[in-house]
Amino acid sequence: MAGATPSKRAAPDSNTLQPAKKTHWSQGLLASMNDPNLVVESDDRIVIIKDKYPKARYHFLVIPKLNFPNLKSLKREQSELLHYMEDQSRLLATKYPQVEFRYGYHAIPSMSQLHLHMISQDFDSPCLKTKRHWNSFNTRYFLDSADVIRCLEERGMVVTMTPIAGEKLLDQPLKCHKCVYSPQNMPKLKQHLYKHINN
DNA sequence: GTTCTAGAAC
DNA sequence: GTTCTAGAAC
Repeated sequence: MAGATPSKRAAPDSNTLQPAKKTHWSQGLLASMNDPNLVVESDDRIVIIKDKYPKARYHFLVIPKLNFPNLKSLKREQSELLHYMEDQSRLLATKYPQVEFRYGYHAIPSMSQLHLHMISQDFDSPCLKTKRHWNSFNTRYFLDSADVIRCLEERGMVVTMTPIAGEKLLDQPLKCHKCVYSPQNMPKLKQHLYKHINN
């Protein structure tokens, strides 16, 4: 057959560029780590970024450059890294001398990549909307950095909780982190929180 | 993790 | 009738 060459076979249309493969939302921190609009500090070991949806006036994430998916992937040898992450976030906090921060990890994080939350205790933010948001920072679901490090050093691994136990904490009734007030819903809590803020 | 929105709660 | 929460998202 004249002209019938094997190479003539159904080539993909080279004018139709395939859209870049979508990454799952849970991998979003990988993109954020390289977003100049979010990165506030960076060295050879860690990146500190602004949380894309801050749940308080100041809300940063400290992420190691080496890939650790979560707390479970840590061994005793990583305790030094966790110390470093907390130290660097406390150093950043000195830029905000009037601001109270907490430093810690979500027990069952939604996003991959180990990340330390550094969050101001005003919880004044339009992105703070749901009971889950609140409880993730204001129940035992929020693991203080110091406790995580201690566990890693003493037991050689970070012991958190089961997903079921985590869900139970996130579903707890709302309770103010500064007083006994237990609001009926999120709008009432957000209104109440202003009483504890000294501008 | 967020967005969207149905229907529960008020 | 409006406010608010909670579950689906191919």
